[in-house]
This record gives sequence, C-alpha cells and structure tokens, in this order.
Amino acid sequence: MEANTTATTYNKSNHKQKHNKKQTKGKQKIEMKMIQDDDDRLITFSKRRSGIYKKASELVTLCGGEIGLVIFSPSGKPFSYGHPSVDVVAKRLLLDQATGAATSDAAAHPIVEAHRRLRINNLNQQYNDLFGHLETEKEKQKELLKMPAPDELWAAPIEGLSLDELNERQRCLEELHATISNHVKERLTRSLNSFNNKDKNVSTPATAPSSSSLFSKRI
Amino acid sequence: MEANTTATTYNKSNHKQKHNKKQTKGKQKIEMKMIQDDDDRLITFSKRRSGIYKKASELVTLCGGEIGLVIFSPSGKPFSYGHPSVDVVAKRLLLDQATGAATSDAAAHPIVEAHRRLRINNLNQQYNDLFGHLETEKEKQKELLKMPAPDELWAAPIEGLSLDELNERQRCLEELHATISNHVKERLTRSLNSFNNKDKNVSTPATAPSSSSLFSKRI
DNA sequence: GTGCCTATATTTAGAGG
DNA sequence: ACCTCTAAATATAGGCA
Repeated sequence: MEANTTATTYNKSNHKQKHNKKQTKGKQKIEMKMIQDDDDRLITFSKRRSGIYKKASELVTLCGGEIGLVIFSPSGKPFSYGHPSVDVVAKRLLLDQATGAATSDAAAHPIVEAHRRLRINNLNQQYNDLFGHLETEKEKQKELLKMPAPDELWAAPIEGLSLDELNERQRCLEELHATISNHVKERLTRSLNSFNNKDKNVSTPATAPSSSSLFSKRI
Repeated sequence: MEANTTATTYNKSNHKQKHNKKQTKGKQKIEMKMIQDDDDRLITFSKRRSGIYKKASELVTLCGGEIGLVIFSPSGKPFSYGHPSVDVVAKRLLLDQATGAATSDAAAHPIVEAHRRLRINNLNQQYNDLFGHLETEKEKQKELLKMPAPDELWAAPIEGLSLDELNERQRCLEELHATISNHVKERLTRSLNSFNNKDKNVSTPATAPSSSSLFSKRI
C-alpha cells in the first residue's frame, strides 16, 4: 500500500538492487481449490484466519452487535474468536430462543423463504458437487431436509396466481437441473481428470454405460 | 497506490481537465468506530457480513477444516454461516470437549446447546445459513453467466451437447432459478407484510391448510 | 509456526437505479 | 431493499528473517 511510484523500498539492508526489477511477485492469484502442499496450506490457513478475525472485529466495531466464530483447522485443532466472547454470543442465542423474543419475528417469516432457499441450495450443492467443491455440503442438506413439517410452511398467504406459476416453474427448473446434472455427472465420471480447468474443452463419446447410481436424483 | 492529493482536485497544474474527472469517490477510508447513521450502518453490516461469509467459505475451500459463525446484528437479529454446518461444528466442539481433546478455546461450549435448541425450535439459523451460502455461490456462478432465452432451455435436448455446453446450461439454470426466487421472495415479503395478522389462513392449491403467525422481516 | 515486505488481487464506501 | 459501478483501501501470496 505504501508502495509509491518507483517501488524501491525493499532495500532495508542498504543493499542496492536492480532498480527497476520487481522485488517480489506480489500477491498472486490462486485457484479456489484445496491447496495441496501441506506447508502452504497451513500458512494460508493462519493468514486467512487472522484476516477473518480482523474482519469480524471490524464488523462489530462499525456496526455493533455480537459475534462468535469457531474454526477447526485442517488438522483438527479448534480456534475461536468472539465479541464480547463466544460464550456471551452463545448464551444470547439461548436467551433469545428461550424468551422467543427477537427471534420470533425473524423466524416466522423466513420460514417460508427458508424452504424456498433450501431448494435453491439443493441446486447449488449439486452444482458444486459437479465441480468437485464443497463435498460436505451434502451433510447440511441432509440435516436441513429434516426440517419439521415443511409442507405447513406453504400455507402462507400468497397474493396471486402468478406466484403459483413461478413456483411451478421453479419446480420444473429443479427437475431439469437434476437431469442435466445427471448427464454431466456421468460424463464427468469418464473424464474426471481433464475437468480441473473449468473452461477446458472436454468432450466425450455420447453415451454412458453405468454410474448413474453415482448421483442420486433428489429434489 | 499512494493516496495522492485526493479527489476534489484532479488538475495538477490548476487548469481544466476535460477527461480527468473521477466518476465516483471510490472506496473511502472510514474511521473504525461505530457508524452513527442508521442507514449506513445497516448497509455496511450487510456488505461486510457477506464479505465474511465469503472469506469463511474460501478458507474452507482452500484449507479444509470446518467453520461455524454466528453474528447478531445491531438490532439483535441472529445470522449464521457454517461449513459443513453450524451444527456439525458445534457437535465436533462438544465431542472434543467430551473426549478431553486439546481445546485451544474452551469458552465455546454453550454454543453447542444453543444450536441444538435453535435447530429444534427455530428455523432462523437454517435460513441464515442457507442465505449465506446462496450469496457466496451466487458470486461464483456470476462469473460466467450469459443467459439465452429461457424458453430455449426448456426444449433443449440434452443428449447431443458437449460437456462445456452442459456446464453452461447449468449456469443459466442457476441464474434463472435465482432470478425467479427473487421474485418469489419479493412477493412473499410484500404479501406477508400486508397479512401480518396471526393465524391468517389462506390455503394454496397444493399444500397444507394452516400457518403460524407471521411477522415482518428486518435486519 | 510468526512477523515483515512488496506487488497485486480483492473488498468495499459512496452514489445511483 | 438489492444490484451496479468505480476508485481507493485492504488483504494477502510468495519470499525472506
């Protein structure tokens, strides 16, 4: 940030360097996928964890409110950050729940939307799965699908027919999506190796022998 | 780069510049203290909350591990983000503690109970959880979107397409889906607000008969 | 592992729809 | 409210101590 025009500030040790040669590579863009090198991954974890802590504290400072954060490192070590403390945040959550105060209004309405978004998230999860990301999202999906009496959530008053139409269309989209996902998945099974580059042109023969069981069609 | 003579005057030598006018002020530095203006604070809260969600998901993607995050907005509404889910993280924390595993921060225990109860009695957490993911995923998907006429998607034969084409189609579907969802959301919000009474019972063609009390949504 | 450094990549404040 | 746009502020990858 401080780096002004000529970028010659790295010579702390009065060692003269080539004047117009870059001292470092600067921040390089990295692919958003699991870092394979153990060492790099650990370093990145540390740095980014700090970054998140900072963001969290800034959010609290700027906007007030409370925050609690727990992170398990790839090696399983737990870290946490909280303001005023994880404890306080957790207790407040309990208190709100017990008194049914702040959460009741927030909960009642989003119920419908929760269901809606649940279904959307379903799609996202499949999408991610196709690209080899967020494999464990499925766990959450499962848990969420256990939501009590989802059907009751749809009794909300709705202002018009067009909404139903939208819902119907939504449903169709989901089916189509699932179908396409299936096909993609099948192809992927046979050309998995080439699929790291998302814009790589990967084409395969047109039919798949098996592997349809790989992808359980839901929704 | 270096914050040179800021904004207002872009004329280095005190004469009129025709094309040098800045279109916006760009990101301005702000003091790290509570934002007083209600509106600004709310906006900043939203933006930064999304930012943190993204950072969290990136951390998980790059490094693996698990993360659970709970935020109370200044007005007391709870938000959360978790991977694989807040519940999983909480349970893991509990497990670690039960087995006496090395806990770098033991203060987080109550969060476990909090989330258990939340999950049972209140969908708000799930809602926010999903919302966070949705926002994050939406950005990922946005990068390569080009939406053809929706109708073409419906009739499109799946069989003859390359993997690339299928992937592209997926993205279109995602976007379409999100768009429709937004419309539904808006309508629901509006209608729910206007039918803000308890036990409003308006049945929709295909689903359950009654709903519980509904309240307006706010941050 | 932590901390510093630079050069970039990313985030986001502010203003408009 | 939520999205877009832009320019400036931050975060951070890759190195080194």
